[in-house]
Amino acid sequence: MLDDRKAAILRAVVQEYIETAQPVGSGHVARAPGVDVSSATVRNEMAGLEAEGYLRQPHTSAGRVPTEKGYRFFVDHLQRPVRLPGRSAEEVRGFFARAHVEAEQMLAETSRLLSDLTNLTGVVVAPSGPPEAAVRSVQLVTLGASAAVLVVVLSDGSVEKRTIEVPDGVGDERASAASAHLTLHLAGTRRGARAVVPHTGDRAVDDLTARALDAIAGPPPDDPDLVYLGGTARMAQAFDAIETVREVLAILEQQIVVVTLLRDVIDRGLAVAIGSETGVAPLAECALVVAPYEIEGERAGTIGVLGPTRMNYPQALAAVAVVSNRLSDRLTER
Amino acid sequence: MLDDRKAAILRAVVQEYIETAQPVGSGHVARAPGVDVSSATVRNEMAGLEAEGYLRQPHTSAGRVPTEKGYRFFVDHLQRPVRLPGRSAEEVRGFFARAHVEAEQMLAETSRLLSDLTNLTGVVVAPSGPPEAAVRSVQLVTLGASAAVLVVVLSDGSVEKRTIEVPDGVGDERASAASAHLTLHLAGTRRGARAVVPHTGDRAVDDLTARALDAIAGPPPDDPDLVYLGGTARMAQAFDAIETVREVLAILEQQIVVVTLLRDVIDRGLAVAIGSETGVAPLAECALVVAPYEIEGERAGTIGVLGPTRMNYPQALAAVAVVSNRLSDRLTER
DNA sequence: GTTGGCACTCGGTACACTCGGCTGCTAACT
DNA sequence: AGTTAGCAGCCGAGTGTACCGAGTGCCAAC
Repeated sequence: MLDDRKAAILRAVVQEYIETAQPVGSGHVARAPGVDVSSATVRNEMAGLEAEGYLRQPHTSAGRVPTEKGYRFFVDHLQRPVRLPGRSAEEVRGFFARAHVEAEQMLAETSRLLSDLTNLTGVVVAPSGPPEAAVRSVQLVTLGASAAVLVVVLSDGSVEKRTIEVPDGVGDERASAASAHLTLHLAGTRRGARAVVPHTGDRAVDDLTARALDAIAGPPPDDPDLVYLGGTARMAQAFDAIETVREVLAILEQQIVVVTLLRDVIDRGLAVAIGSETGVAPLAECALVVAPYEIEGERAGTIGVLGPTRMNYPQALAAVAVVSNRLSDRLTER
Repeated sequence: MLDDRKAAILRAVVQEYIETAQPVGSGHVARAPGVDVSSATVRNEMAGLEAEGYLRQPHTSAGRVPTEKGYRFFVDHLQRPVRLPGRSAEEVRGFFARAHVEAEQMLAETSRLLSDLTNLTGVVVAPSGPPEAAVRSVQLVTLGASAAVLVVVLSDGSVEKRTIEVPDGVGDERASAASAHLTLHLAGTRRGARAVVPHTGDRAVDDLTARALDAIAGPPPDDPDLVYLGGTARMAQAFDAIETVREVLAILEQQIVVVTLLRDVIDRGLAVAIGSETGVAPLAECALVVAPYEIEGERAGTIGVLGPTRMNYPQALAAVAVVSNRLSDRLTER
């Protein structure tokens, strides 16, 4: 643990570094509010902080820069929660007051909102459909000779679609019969559960329902709408090494990695993952701030922002928290 | 028009510049195959090409670099169509041989395929739903008290969803009645056309159908799945000016701009749009290679690749052409 | 019309040098 | 004992100079 003075010095270093992106020297720290000692004393203390792993020097005779451990301590102990500046709060309010056509679209726009608020990349992971919602309706529509579309409407308003093959010459009547039968027996059951559907008299219809059930139960064809990114372009400003930018963007293109990353961080009970804490090597110079959001009190999905480790943590935390709350409200009220 | 020798020189400059990304001097050009004159002659000719606007010098006493006009001439007259290298052809074949769960997902993966083939950013614009496909089925499912989901299945297997408000207390029976009524009268009509649906006896049902029709006719809530990008990270390597990368990425985040851009280029009958020809200022240093694809002989959507103006045009054209053909086949056969 | 030769231009690199910011240490001070 | 001022030293960034090499334009000769 750090004594008060060391803590104050560490805070000053982190804050200044976040602002200027330049290694910060003892002179600046001594001048910072809350640090009322001379630069010489600061130098002594900084040497200690470096020995303990909170700071490091890019090269001899340069200022100090926070390490991951330094940022971590800052986030955990040195930063006081901050309110979103008025303008931003206004923007959030305005955003959620506006009407949004569809939930999916709202999530996509939310990622852009997060990005605008923080000047970082915004991430929204959609509610994990599977076990949550109950089936509201099932419909089978034939297409051409041997294909059909299976449409499942869930109680949360989402719609799942699956294309399946059907025996040649299944008529509209049989498809409707199967639809009605499926809806009757699946309505109210959870999307994940494998329900038992009794046979009808008609073998062709039973065949159809069986195929439909397989399709529903099958692995959800990893939904392309699972994660929404906003402001990825801002990554290009966050780092001056073009190679870093490329690596980070490459990671962001892999939806599965992003989803797993966010879930993982949330599951570990973290609100902030710094550098290697993300568990993704190319994100060594990035930090992630996340928060879950809820629908009717149940955890639904996750939002977050991704940026360089020297991001403005208080601001990012505030933005993510506010948006998560408003989003939860918005998704619950309907 | 350019005489043969000038053309050969221009070709050599473009080809070398595409390879090396360095201004190319008379010496290199003289050594290029197809140019059998001395470097002095090349110098004279290059001065001419510069005067005519095909080349320019980044600064006095540097080599020459192609201008937009130079690339344009190269694309139009100097490049012979090229086959995709065996490995790539194999990759394309393998890709389309594999099973794909849903059309949307295949399109998303196709954009990645394009990116892999060319080392550029791949773009796929989904079939423009509106006027093309015929309605196959309409279903209205109530959700809670006053909301309902309208699900329209089209003959091409795509599913559109719209959330609408309905009067309180509309029961499942009325919703089903409206669904059946709508399906009956809309089936076979084109998605865009405003059909006339006769009244039923039931006022509540008529009210529902009217609302549903409004929702269908209304502006399609710009579908988030309209455009798929693959390999945007490669943009970060294409340019060394980080600011250019940022601008281009920012453009790519605006789906509408991308869609409009591709449609526009296709509509102008172009296969390649170079720099300002794109009509988008931040893409001044980019070029776009596009091709339409078809479903059952009808133009459906567009694919393309975006990269720096000094991209490998023959390769990009070949890749886009092959993928467009295979994709058309794949989407038609079903 | 083409070519070799030549003078010239200019970006890039290497090097020396300065400047400024920062450190660590020590000695003096409270 | 803890704090501070002062100082010597370090080192990156920036600047000026010299030089090299790639490339050009022009001219005279072929």
